[in-house]
Amino acid sequence: MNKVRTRIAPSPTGDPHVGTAYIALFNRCFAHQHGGEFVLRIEDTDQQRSTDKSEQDILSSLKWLGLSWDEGPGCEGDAGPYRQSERSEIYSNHIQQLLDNGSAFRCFCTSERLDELRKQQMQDKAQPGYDGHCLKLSQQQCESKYAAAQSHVIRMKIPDSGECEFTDMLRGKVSIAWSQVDMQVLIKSDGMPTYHFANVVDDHLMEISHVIRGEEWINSTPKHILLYQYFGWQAPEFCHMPLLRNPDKSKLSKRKNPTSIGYYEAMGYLPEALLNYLGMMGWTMPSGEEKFFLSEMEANFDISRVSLGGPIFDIEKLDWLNGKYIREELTDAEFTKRFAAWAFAPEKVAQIVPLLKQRVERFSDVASLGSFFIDGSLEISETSFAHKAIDSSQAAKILQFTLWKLEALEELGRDAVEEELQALAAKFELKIKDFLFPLFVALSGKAVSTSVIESIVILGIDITRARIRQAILVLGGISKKQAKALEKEFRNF
RNA sequence: GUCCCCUUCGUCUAGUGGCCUAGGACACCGGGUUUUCAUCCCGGCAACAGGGGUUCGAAACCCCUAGGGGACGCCA
Repeated sequence: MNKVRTRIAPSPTGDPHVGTAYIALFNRCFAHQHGGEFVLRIEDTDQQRSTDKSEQDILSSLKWLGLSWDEGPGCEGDAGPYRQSERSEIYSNHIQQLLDNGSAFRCFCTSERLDELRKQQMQDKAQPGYDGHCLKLSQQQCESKYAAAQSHVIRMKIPDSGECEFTDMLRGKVSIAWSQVDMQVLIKSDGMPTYHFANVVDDHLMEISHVIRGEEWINSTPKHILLYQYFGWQAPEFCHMPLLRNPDKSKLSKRKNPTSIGYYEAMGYLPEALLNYLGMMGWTMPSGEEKFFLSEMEANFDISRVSLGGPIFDIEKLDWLNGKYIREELTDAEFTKRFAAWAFAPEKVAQIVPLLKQRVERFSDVASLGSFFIDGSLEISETSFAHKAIDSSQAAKILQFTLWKLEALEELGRDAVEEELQALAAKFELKIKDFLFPLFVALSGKAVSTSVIESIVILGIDITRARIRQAILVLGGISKKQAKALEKEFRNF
């Protein structure tokens, strides 16, 4: 029996997501329970969206949670490099094999043609997918286009009949007809591999024995299995975990819930409590005990105890559990130390002090002026937003537009934030002073406070988002219909 | 629209054919402890989606229906 090796393969294209931590947790537990290894690989093949900052944030969030990896960036093993952008040569060698043995082909279709095709298929209520146009190209045609350096992708061939049957560790046999599977692009026109290709090649080369991933991958598993066959490799075991959900049961998303691990850190949750909470999403200790540490989960782990209904991420229960950890696990001395490290992190204090210093007359003024920097949620009501020039719906709109602008920013820098806010105020045809008013209330709970721009930067996007959301809710919320209209207006702003 | 997956209290779940008048936890409601509040303790509320089978026996196995979710990108 080969060694058990599992992996988590995050894509550094955004905030570190609790779903990533969730899947990482189960992979780590499974590997360690079997005396195996847990690998971390960065899937940064999307050159447009991948950023170094996101990668750093993801790595540090996983570390914060205690989800360290046995092999990966910063912990090199024999199977590196662990960043897909550094493995280009490997992919080009491997795609050549598929081209040579006829299981992949070059496709010169333009994206315009493909869009048109998809539109037509949708209209005909057919399964959308590539129609095999370039498969009909003669070898000569293909070569001349290639020689002319015409932009193209490489796709995999798919059997035209029958079905793919595979065994999921939790669900048993799953079968999907090949007619449902698209001729997946393997290499993009920029030369980078797609997820599907890089993932299979890397999992094989890194000797991953069990692929434990989210349920959203079930439908593409046939493509992956077929790729293993094309290469003549043995496929790993597959296990699809249920997806974490919003309270409305849709897939957990930041539009509806705080999903960033950074948010939970900024809100003062204990990493061990958050991790414990994730461990009880779809899983229970054989003993039924609800409070357990990572080491206990690993020692008692049994993948067959995973239940398949998608669990709703319920902050109330997390709050209870976190409180339990604080009460039962922290001595007064530890509490002091950890609270101080959280609230008075030197880099944070260094940013806050200059703002407070110029406004206080006594140290005793500091707490009331600066408390919003460490508060969780603020006590505000609709009357907090009463203003001579701005009514509730206008305030909600200002808040929503500001949030969208801030979210689009790659980095929340002081100057960038100021620029965005100034521009928005001008578009609203409001004096900056009036425009900023709802933001002051939403972020600090008061109409008068330290610079809102600096405050946004210090609070960070996660807390800023949560407060703006809460404020909009307090102001009566935005209905789905309104949101649609606002989004349209925002785009044309 | 097509395909795939899923379905036990409001929520997280236990349950692998008899131990189930379905257990625990969160939330909620009551009571006790506490100078208040919280903690803590005690109690209460509350679910097998529906319909057919299989079986001596079904929450568990099979089928159908319904509901929910996901996938259908040169994103992962």
